[in-house]
Parts: sequence; C-alpha cells; structure tokens
Amino acid sequence: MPRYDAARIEKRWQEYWEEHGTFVTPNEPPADATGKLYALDMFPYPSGSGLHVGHPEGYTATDIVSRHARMLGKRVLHCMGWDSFGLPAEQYAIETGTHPRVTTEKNISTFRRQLKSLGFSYDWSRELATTDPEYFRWTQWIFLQLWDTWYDATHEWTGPDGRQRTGKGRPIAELPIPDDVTAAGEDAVRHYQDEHRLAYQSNAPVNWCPALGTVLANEEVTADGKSERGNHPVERRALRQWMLRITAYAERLLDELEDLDWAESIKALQRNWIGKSTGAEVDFYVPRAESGKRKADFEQWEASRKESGFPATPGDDVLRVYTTRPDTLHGATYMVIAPEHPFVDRLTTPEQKEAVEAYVKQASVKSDLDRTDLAKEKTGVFTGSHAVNPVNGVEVPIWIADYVLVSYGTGAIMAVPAHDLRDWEFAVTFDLPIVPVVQPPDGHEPTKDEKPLGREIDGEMRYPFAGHGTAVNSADYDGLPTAEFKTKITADLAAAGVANAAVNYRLRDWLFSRQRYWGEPFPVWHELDDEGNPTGRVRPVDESELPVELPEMEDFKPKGTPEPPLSFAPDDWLYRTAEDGTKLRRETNSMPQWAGSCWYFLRFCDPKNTEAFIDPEIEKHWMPIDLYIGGAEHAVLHLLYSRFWNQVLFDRGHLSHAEPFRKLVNQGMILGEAELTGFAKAESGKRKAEAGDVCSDFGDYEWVSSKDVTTDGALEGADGVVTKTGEPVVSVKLDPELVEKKGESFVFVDDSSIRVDSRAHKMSKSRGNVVNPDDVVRDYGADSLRLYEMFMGPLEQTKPWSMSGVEGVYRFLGRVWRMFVDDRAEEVVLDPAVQDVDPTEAQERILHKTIKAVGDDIDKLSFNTAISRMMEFTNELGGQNPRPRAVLEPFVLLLAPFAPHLAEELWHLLGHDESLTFAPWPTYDESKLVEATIEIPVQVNGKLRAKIQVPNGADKETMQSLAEADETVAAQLAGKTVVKTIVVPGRMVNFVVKP
RNA sequence: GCCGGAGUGGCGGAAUUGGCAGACGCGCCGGAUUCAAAAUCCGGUUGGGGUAAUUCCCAGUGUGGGUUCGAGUCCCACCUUCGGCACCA
Repeated sequence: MPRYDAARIEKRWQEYWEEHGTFVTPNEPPADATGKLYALDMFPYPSGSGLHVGHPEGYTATDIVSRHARMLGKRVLHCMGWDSFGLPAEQYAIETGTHPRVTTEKNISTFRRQLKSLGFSYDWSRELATTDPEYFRWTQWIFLQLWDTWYDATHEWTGPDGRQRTGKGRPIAELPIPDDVTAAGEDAVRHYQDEHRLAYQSNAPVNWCPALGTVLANEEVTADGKSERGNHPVERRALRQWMLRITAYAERLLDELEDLDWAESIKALQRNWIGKSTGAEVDFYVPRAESGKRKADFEQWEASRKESGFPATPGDDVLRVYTTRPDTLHGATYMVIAPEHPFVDRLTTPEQKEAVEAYVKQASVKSDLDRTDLAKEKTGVFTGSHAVNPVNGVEVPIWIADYVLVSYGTGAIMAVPAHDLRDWEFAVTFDLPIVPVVQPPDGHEPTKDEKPLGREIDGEMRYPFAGHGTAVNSADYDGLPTAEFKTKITADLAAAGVANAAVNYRLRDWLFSRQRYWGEPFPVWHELDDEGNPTGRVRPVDESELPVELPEMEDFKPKGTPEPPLSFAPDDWLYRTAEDGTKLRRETNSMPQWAGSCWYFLRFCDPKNTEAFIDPEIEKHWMPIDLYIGGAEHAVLHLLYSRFWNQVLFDRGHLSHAEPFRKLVNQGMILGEAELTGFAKAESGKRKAEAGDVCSDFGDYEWVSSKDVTTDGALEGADGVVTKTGEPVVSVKLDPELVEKKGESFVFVDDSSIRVDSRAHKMSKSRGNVVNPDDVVRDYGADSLRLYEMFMGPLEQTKPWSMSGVEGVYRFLGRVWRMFVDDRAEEVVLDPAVQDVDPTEAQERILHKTIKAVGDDIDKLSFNTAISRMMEFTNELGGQNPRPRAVLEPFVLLLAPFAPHLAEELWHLLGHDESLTFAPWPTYDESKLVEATIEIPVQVNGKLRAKIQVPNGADKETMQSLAEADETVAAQLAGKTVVKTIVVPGRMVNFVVKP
C-alpha cells in the first residue's frame, strides 16, 4: 500500500541532495542571480545531550527562507558550524578522562547526523568548528588586531551610508604620543601605548569562581553572585587578566543600533545593557590645611581653576564626582566614596582610621549578593575629611559607603538626600542634613518609592523627591525648571573650570581571559628577566607562527587556584628564547567561549582561505547577513560582542560593513507539553468533584499528571478520577486557601476551589518533559517536525509543545500525499483524478490566492499562517475530481520550502527528473484573484444586519441601492430616518439611522 | 522599582493594520465506511436565548473610560502575566 511513508521518502532525497551537491554554493555564483541572501542560524554548542527541539525551530525558519530564495533565483549562503570550545566538554573530560577533543568530535557528529536527518539545505562543504586550528588561527589573528588598535574618539569620518560619524579604531602606530612621554623613554612610550590598546591587561578585581576554577565575565555572574553555569559561588579577587576595551565603542554600538532591522525588544535590551546616562563631572576641592586657612586655600584653588580650566585628570586635592543632576548641587550635604576608591587612605583622618579600615575590610569580603540583599540598611563610615561644594563654598563631610560602586562613574558621588532615595536613606540613618533644592510641581504626591521613606522632621512629614520641578534654595538659580537649570549650571561651572558635561555607561570592559584548557590560546609572549620573572612587556606571536595550538597534556584539571591549566604545559610549549636572546613565556590564560562565535559568520563566506580570515571581495559579496535567527538568550552578550569585533575589523579596513546583522529575529522558546497536574481523588466510579465534597486530608488525593491519565479519562492505577466538569482528561487541584478545614477533614468551599493546573513548563531533564527530535523524526518524519514547529504559532513567541499537534500536521501531509497518489493502488502512482485538464475558475482562484498568501507570509516570517493557507488549499482541492495538474504542480513548489522531502517526491512523481530546488517559484496573476461577485456586510448603526452579493468593483451608488433592496435591511430601516450612509467600496455598507 | 513584550473559544492561535471576530490546527460531539478496530472521509463545535425552519435575536477579544458611522485593532487609566536589568548617582 503506497501510504505516505516519510522515512522512505526522506532517506531517498537526503541521499539525492548529498550525491548531487544540491546545496553547495560556489564562491563564484552565477552572474544572472537576482540578488543574494545570507541566512544565518546561531550555530550550536555541540552538547552531549544532542539536538533539542528548540534548535530546529530557528533552523527551519532560515531553511524555508533560503529554499524560497533559491526558487526566486537568488544566490543563497546558508551554512552550519559548531561553537565547540567551552566548559562542558572540558568538565566531562575531567570526570571521565577523555580528551575534550574526542568528546567534542563525538558530539559534533551526533549533531551533524541529527541536522542532516531534518533535511536542512546547508552547504555542508563550508562546515566549520571553532576548535579547528585552521579556524582559531584567525580568532587569534583578530585578537592581535584588537591588540594593535586604539580608539580615536575624536576621529571624524563618513560611513558607507553617507552619515557623519565620530570615533574610530586606528592602528596603535598612529597613536599620538605626548612629548613628556616620549621624553621619558621607550618603556614609557610602550606603557602609554598599552594603556590605549583595545586588548589590555588589568589587575582589577574579577569574579573568581573556585568551583569552576575560572574567572568569569560580569555577564556570566547572576545577580545573586552565583555563576550562570552551575550556580556556584563567585568571589571578588584581584588577578591579572586580559580585557577588551568594549567601552570605547559604547557610543558606536548604541548609535548603530538605530538603523538595524531588529525587534524593538532586543534593541531595548542592548540599550539597557550599554546603559548610557548624561550628566556632569564636578570637582570638589579637598582642603588639607588646618581650619582658618582652608577658606583661603579654596579660593586660591578656585581662581587657578578659572584660569586652567577643567583638567582631564583631577589632582590629589580634588574629589571628582559624576552626577546626572547637577541642578541639585546646592543640596549636596555630604559626599560618598566607594570602599575601593583610591583616596580612601588619603582622606581618612587618624581618629577615623580604625573604623574605616574595619568597614573597608568588611565590604571587601561581602559578595555582591550581600551588598544587594542588605539594600534596606545603608551602611557607611565617616572619613574625617571634608570637601568644599564648588557652588557655595560650604564644607561637606566625606563618607565611605558600599552603596557607591567603584566601577561606575568616578567611584564617588555628591549626596543630595532631599532628591535621591538612596542618599535620603543614608542621611536618615546617619542623621546628616537634608536640604531641599527642588520644588515639586503643584499637586505632587510622593510616589510609591518615595512614600515609604517618609519621615517626621520637626513635626512635619517629609518625603524625598526624585522628580523634576523648580529650583529653590539655589541662590541665583531659584525658579528655574530642572531641565533648563541642568544645562545652565553645567555651562557656568564649566566656564569656572570646576565641572564638565559628561556621559557614563553601565557597560564595563569585557573580561576576556579564562583559566581553562579547552579554549583558544592567546597569541602572546611575556618577556622574562634573568630570574625568570615577567617584566610586564608582552610580544605578539608573529602572524607566520599562527595558530598557537593547544599543547598535548595529560592533566588539565583546574587546581582550584587561579593558575591556569596551561601553566602546567610542557616547557617546550611554554618557553622560548627570542632571537634577541630574551626569554619568553607564553600567556597561559585562554580565550572565553564568546571569542569563536564573534566572527564565524564571516568565515562561512570563505571557509577555506589560508591567506586571510576572509577575502575582501568575497566579504563584500555576501555580507551583511540578511537574516539572523537565534535564541533570545544571546540578545545581549553574543550579539554585542560580535558587533564590537565587527566594528573594530571594519575600522581597520578589513570589512565593508560596520554592522554584521541587518535583520535579527529571536525565536521563542518551546516549552514542554502542557501538563494537567493536580490532586486526583482515587475512588471507584468517575464523577464530578462538587462543592461540599469532603476528604479526610490531602493524602486522599494523589498528585497526578496528564501522563497518568489514559485517553478515556481514567486515572491509571486508580479506580476513578475526580473531574472538574465531567471532561474526560482531568485531575484537579485543591487550592488550600479555598478549602475549608473542618476537624481532620477538608471541605471544598465552592467549585472555584477545584482547579486544574495546565501550565506548560520549560523542558528539562528533571521534569522529564524533554522532546527528542530523533523520536519525532522516527515516528512522523522530518517534514512533520519541520512543519509542526512552524505551525505552532508565531516564530518569536514562547509556545508549548503538543504531540497531537504533530499528528495534526502529519495528517495534513498524508492528505497532501493522497491528493496526488492513489493509495489504493499497488504501487506509488499518480491518482487517476490528477489529469491534464483546464482548471476551473474557482480552482485557479484558490491556487493564485495561495501562491500570493504563502509568498507574502514567507516574507513576513509568518510561517504558521502560510501553512494554514496550504491546508485550506488541500481542504478544497483534495476532494475534487478531476484535479488539474496545472493547479497541483505549483502547489508542490509552494510546499517545497516547508516540507522539502515530500515536495521532491511528488515533483518527481509528476514526471520531473531534477530536484525542485531551483525550480522557479510560482507567480500569481492579480486578475485571477478577483471574483465576479463578492459578499459584503451591511450594518445598521454599526451592527451587522445582512450580507449581500454585489458585483466586484461595484460603485458606491450600486452598493447602497443593493443594500437598501435587501429585505432584512429594509425592515431595519423602515420608519427610521437615515442620517448618514457610509459605503466603503468592496468592503461594507453602514446606515446610520435615527428612530 | 525601571525597560520591553503579551492578555481573543476547552487548547495552540487567525483577523487584508479601523470594516463580517474566532481562519487553520488540536481536542470534543455526531455520522459514514468496517464483522470489529486502526486508518480515512463528512457534519457540528464562543456563550446564552429563540424557531417547524431559515440569511433569527442578545452578549462577547483582561478591567473601566474615551475617540469614531464603525474598535480585538487608536487614546487615557488600571489589572494580570512573561522576559531583561536592578544601590549605575
């Protein structure tokens, strides 16, 4: 019986595509192509658990778009590769003693097999893995480019789009060296350069995770101070690390976001992450002299500043703060510096020394968790020193508190308790003065945040006010609205040389080194002195010596100390003597997993190039990416990092576009099948639970899930089941709050106390609701899996899996099959109903409607509706006899991007010898879409009263008279006055009447 | 708290962007086919009411207002929910 046999068909066509190299894209594409499409999937980390049903969701979407584009005659680049460096392979290796390379290769081949079984039209000849030395050779090369680049913030240039821009990455050799640095000698120059490179070393405190044995980026640490991977505790520790100066590109990354065709939500996420704020930096003079001379010192300082202007780096006698509210300067009644601020020691007076030291120590051991969790209680300690408020010469105390972060702004703030909630809390705790300088607008009530902080002062309830208003207690500025005041005072203070307009970003530099074995080695040597100690000078590995491969090692376990595994590599890898006789030691940190994924899309264009990471001509040919689809979990990190690398490579002239991803779409997460869970009462006979039902305790009710319930609604292993409304599948949940306890028994208060919980949850091993794509392919075929994942709902939406939904699309494919194939025949032959006859007008119309709808929907990535249109077509044509070939053939082509295997099989059956991959996409004829007469609604006072047939293209008058002639309408209008008639041609008629 | 989404039948979701709410699929009900089943096919399925019957009536897109001849769609306020950030001065 020639039933729809997905397994046979799919095997056949996958073999055909492989043999014929159907999807291999030459680098010299046909000249007659009508445009190009680069459709990219976020390449997977080949984990040990294999493909997840979430992967094929985005992959199917790009595959449909790619296959559609090929049929439209475009040249298409569509590739797959592996983000194969990373922690899990290394941890598995440590546990089992298998080399990570072995595990990785095994996992890759599983992924490859699974992906191939789904019939994606990837050009497998371009497959790449980030762990391949021929690949990471260029990752290392790009790192050297970063090392060789500084950011010239003042450089003006015009982008490819003709827009003027400021700021560009330039070769380090072009960095202007100040004369005093040149005079100080070669080492000073080198040091100066190192301070400007985009890749630099730093000793700043980092997130050290002892359990993972590595340092983590801020982005890899959760809010409660745990590692994102594994949820292990993370502590702060000062270590020498490589950093990438992504902050230099903050403005560029923010600015270029505007023109990209990305979902607003993702743009918002990135904007949020970059976190731009504008305000001013203000210098507060810190007098050192004994009282008496202090005022004179301040005045002298003020005068000198007026002359010199606002310096780039403040001196020792100045505390520089950043504020977004310079208009509240008159209300600054104290200052706060972070416990890690470099001035802590200098500002601490002998009397306060003990208290300060204790506080700073305590703050240093506090994890981020403690710091945020104790947010309710503000803590701090007085330094003993004061600073002078530049607007009024008032001396204010300087405190140390951990609510000020050393890593943001200048690590110091001016505190305006009247207008900042945190400062208010602190001032209240330590009894510091509160001076209001902003008058709230009339009728302002304290907000939800402000209200709870209210406090009685001098017999009156007072609240902080963080909003905008009018200036008071601000000398000459009184009466100015906040916004105006900000601009004015910033200008005035800038003229006085004590402040400057400033911008700050939440974004931090990217911690780029890890203490792992399974990552790209840094292409860097450290110079050693005669004793073998590092001199602090580094030398790049010569390009000709790339790649720096990983040494073969027996033991790459982390030692629980920050010494990276590579520092235990064999000496011949680790050490070398340079031609000039200098002893060198390799950098033993490795790059983070993000490195390889920052540029893989470039390599796909030119994967075999041994001369360059990409050929400039080929790059121009394929980039930018027209469609990039992947999970929202990469909305910030991966996408920001790769944009950053791409910007730098663009600035250095290696790329033709600054932004790699023209259009980005995040597929929604696929949740596990919605489970009905709850308490079921096991008793004989099925019946409804009712109000008043009694149970002796919740033990009478068993926790069940839909898996325990058979299709007819009986609970397996029990005699019956309590149902909500008599529906067969069901279990109920008791909401303890709605169940009354009477003695030892519980009584259902009312029907609402019986709840069915049918939530869908994330797929997870522990929940046991993970769907394995292999199983689905085995039972229903790849086409069904592809079609189902596209039919579930909008691509970007989170949606639950449903096995019966898979069966639904499988049934649809069966109907398609039987539309062509006589399933009662002995062999696979065309159904006799498929004939070379002229289609009827109605058949032509549905065909052309379907062609239009499917094409438009693919362009909109609205695959669920495209599929529903094809179902409508099948519902209409399936039962007809004869079924004209001229209508069925184009339909096969429409189906091809979605269910390519079945489509190829039917195409073949219709007598075509070649694959339909490059068959022209059907076109529709606008004139075939119109019907002779159409049905339109007639409303009276906006209510639908009748439907009438009108000739297509009827004018207003005709439509109105036809509507008036309708019996029902006439009855509705009888005895009433028509005030107005609205006629929308081809749409509707509406009579507005008065009684 | 701030930023960004989303609320439509029993369920997943449609709705030419202001013009017939519920396309398509799932589930369910009824029927055909069958010795029976599987598979397949046909009909019904928002709720309520009415009729011998129909192209019948009423209500209805989270809640409350508003704009409009007309609102799921636009405006205002609110509720719920999901995601991200969270002492960022």
